[in-house]
This record gives sequence, structure tokens and C-alpha cells, in this order.
Amino acid sequence: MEIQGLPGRLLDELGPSIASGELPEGAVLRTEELEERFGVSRTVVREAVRVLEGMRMVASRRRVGITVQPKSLWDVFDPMVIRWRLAGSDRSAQLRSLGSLRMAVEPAAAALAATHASDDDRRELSSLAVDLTVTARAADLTTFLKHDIAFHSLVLRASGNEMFAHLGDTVAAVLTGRTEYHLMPHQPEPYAIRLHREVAEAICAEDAAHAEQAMRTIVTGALEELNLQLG
Amino acid sequence: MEIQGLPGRLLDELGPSIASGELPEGAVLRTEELEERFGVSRTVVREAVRVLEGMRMVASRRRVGITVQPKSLWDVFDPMVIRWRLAGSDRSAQLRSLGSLRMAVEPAAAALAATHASDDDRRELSSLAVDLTVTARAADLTTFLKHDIAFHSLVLRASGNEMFAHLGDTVAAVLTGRTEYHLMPHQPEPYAIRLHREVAEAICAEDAAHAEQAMRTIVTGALEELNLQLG
DNA sequence: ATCGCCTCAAAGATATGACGTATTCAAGTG
DNA sequence: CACTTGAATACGTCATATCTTTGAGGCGAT
Repeated sequence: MEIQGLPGRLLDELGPSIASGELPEGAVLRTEELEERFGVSRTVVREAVRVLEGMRMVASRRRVGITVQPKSLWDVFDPMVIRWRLAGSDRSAQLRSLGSLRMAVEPAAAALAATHASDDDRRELSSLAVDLTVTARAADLTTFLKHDIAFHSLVLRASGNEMFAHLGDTVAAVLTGRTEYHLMPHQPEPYAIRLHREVAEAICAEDAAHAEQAMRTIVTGALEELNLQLG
Repeated sequence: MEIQGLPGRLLDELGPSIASGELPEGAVLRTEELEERFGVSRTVVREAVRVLEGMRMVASRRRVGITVQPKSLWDVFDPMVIRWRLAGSDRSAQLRSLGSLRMAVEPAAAALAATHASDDDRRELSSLAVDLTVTARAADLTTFLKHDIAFHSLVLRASGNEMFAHLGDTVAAVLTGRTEYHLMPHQPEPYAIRLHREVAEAICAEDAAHAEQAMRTIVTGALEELNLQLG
């Protein structure tokens, strides 16, 4: 998934440093400095910097160096950027943004899934809804998380829209982060579980409006819960 | 905006080739071959390839070469990828995906803008609505496009959500593509113009529900028009 | 004949030194 | 004071050498 080799390791250092604000906007790095600091060659530094440049997190200019770009320019949809921000200091801002995005996208995806899902998708969705119910009752948060991710990813994928489908990983990151940082109730709410079942049933019944509505209730609830926890 | 220098030129060749399917999934390139083909050094090839790897369009493995990855892995939200696909052979698939995305995001953004927009935003929005009305009547498609882009970008930005704000460029690409490839009526429909004014007024009046509804009508119409034109 | 191990070579990964080039800053000039 | 000019600087590109990983074919044992 990640970028491999030494440039990858450099990225794993630089990316989080920038995302967390440790290297603020306007900070300047020099190639040579990075070579020494990480004990690697120019080749490696340049390749890592190019990738960061591709994400618009830095810009490299002659006679100046490598400068950190304002956050407003970053490719905020890049999975790496999202992961770095979730791990760092503006985790809550990132979670809020993602919450709004989910509110926009997931209901639409559910509606599309109701008309576009394959038979296999529908079967798996029903099965996942059952799994969710069981693991929620057992208060097994880890397994619950796994099934929750699978459920939401599947709905996004079943929508038949490639862009929605790609948000599966992003939603997975949100759900994982929410669980890791204890931003959700310790026991999944029975009401939320019922809504998941409703989404699955509506999609199986090709009832787009109902699927959309139930999904909207789920993500609205999640966003409210988040705002509650974050103040 | 783009990546500069020789690696940038390489990207402008390779990216579109891959996006258009000229280099299909599984196709293999070798570093040396690219060096010769483009008359550049290893350094340049490697940096360009790294960027493509960051977009997950290719993967580089020892003893094998640089292989084109399946489309399902690409970072479909990357602005470069979107531009390449819009310019190439699966323009219509890309426009459809983006259409659904707009349907999900823009109404939500309009609703948020109604409560989050600054006074400056509201003023500019009203002004843009007037501009749209005027240029639509004059059937000046180029200027109309410019204002249309400004309008939608502003709503997305005024939502206060950074992720929505970033979709401004994407929407701009859609609108531009739609005009360039004659996928819209030659004279903007008066009804659509009225809806834009309604969005502006609702946002100014902090009427989230109305703003959302009017925006939904706009993008629904755009998507229907698109499906009509593309069959 | 099949399986497993070993060796070799192919291709990327990294390191390094040299040179090119744009850009900034400041000294010098009118 | 404005403008020109030149030198210093840090990235950009090239060429070359060496290292590392890994796929494929060969070889032997079962």
C-alpha cells in the first residue's frame, strides 16, 4: 500500500512531521540537510520530496529549498495525507471533515447501491448485518469494528461508482480512528445496529429512498456523537 | 499546479497514456527503455515513476519492471488523474462518476454554507448570481462558464469544510469538460439560472434546507442532462 | 516425473561526483 | 535612488558504479 524502500521511510518521517504542524507552513528544508539527518543519498531524498510535492504538501524551488505549503493546498483526499493527519495533532479537525463527507456521500451511495448492487453484494450485506448484530451484543469491539468497516465499504463499493468505492478506505480510517481514540460508546447502540439492518434490507429490496434515509440517520448519529465527544 | 521540470514532462506523457488505456493494466515498462524513449536520465525517470506510484497507477518491482496497476487501485480523487481521464478515452465514465459525486456533495455543501458562510462570501455569492443571469441572457458561454465555476467553487469553499472546498477544482474540471465537449445546451436554461439565484438567496438568508434543495435540483438536472447526452 | 534447493542474471535501488541553471541578494554604477 | 550586474546558492540533471532483491532455469534427490 505504502511506498517502499528508503524513500518510503523518509516519507513516514516527513509526512507526519508536516501533517502535525511540527514543520509549519513556510518551513524550509534543504536537500543536503535531509541527506545528513536521515543518512541517505540525494537520490532517495529527491524521490521522497517529489512524492510530497505530488501531494502538494511541499514545493521545491531553486536557490530557496523545499518549503512546506499551506494546508489549504494539500491533497486532502490522498489516503496518506488522511492517515498522517488522523495520527497527528489535528485529528479532530480531520475527523470532523470526514464526518461531513460521510454525511454527504454515504446516503447517496446507499441509494445507488439499492439499484446497482449485484446479488452477491446483497447477500454479503445481509450476512454482515447479522454479524454486526451478533458482535454488538457480545460487546466485542474489535470484531465489531471489522464488520462495521466491511459493511460501509461494501455499500460504497456496491454503489457502482468508482469514486464512492474509493472512499471505503477513508471511511475505514475514520471508524478505526474513532474506536482507537475512544470517541464512541463502549457498547454499540442497539438503535444504530437496527439501522444497519434496515440499510441492508432496503438495499436488498431495491428500496433506494429507505436505504438512503436509514444511512443518513446512521451517519448523522455518528457525526453528532463525534461533536459531542470533541466538544 | 503541475509538477515542473523534466519529470513533469514525462508525467504528461505517461499519465495520459495510462489513463487512456493505451498502456493497459499489466503493461510493463523498464526504466532503461523510458530513459531512451524520452532521452532523459535515470534520475528523471525514477522521480516521475515515483509520483505515478504515489497515485497508485503503477507499481515498481525488481527483476520485473514498472507495471501498470488496475484502474480500481488508482487514486481517483487526485486532480491529475481526473484531468488525464477527462482528456482521454474514458471521459464519459469519469463525467458520470463526478456527476454522482456532485449530487452527493454539493447539496450538503450548500446547506453548510447557509450556516457557515462569511458575510463576504454571501455578498460575492449574490454578485455571482447576478453575473450568471446577465451572461446567460447574452449567451456568452465562455464568461458564463467562468462565473458558473466561481459560483460552485464559492459554495463549496463557504461550506467551511476543507474537503468540500478541495472539490472546487474538480467541479471546475467537470464544468469545463462539459462545455468543451458540448455536453450542455447551447443556451443555459433560464430555470437553472433561477435555481442558482435561489441558492444564493437561501444561503444569504441562512436557510439551509432551501439552499440544499435548490442545489440538489441543479446538480440533478446537470446529471440528467449528462446522461441524456451520453445515452 | 515432481518437488525442492541452488545458482545466476536481470532490473530496480542506492550512492556519489560532476556539471547545469535558475534565482536571490547585494555590491556597484549611473 | 533606481537600475544593472555578478557572484553565491541550492535545486536540477546526468553519468556511472555498486548493491540488493527476485524470478527463472538447472540440478539433484525422492
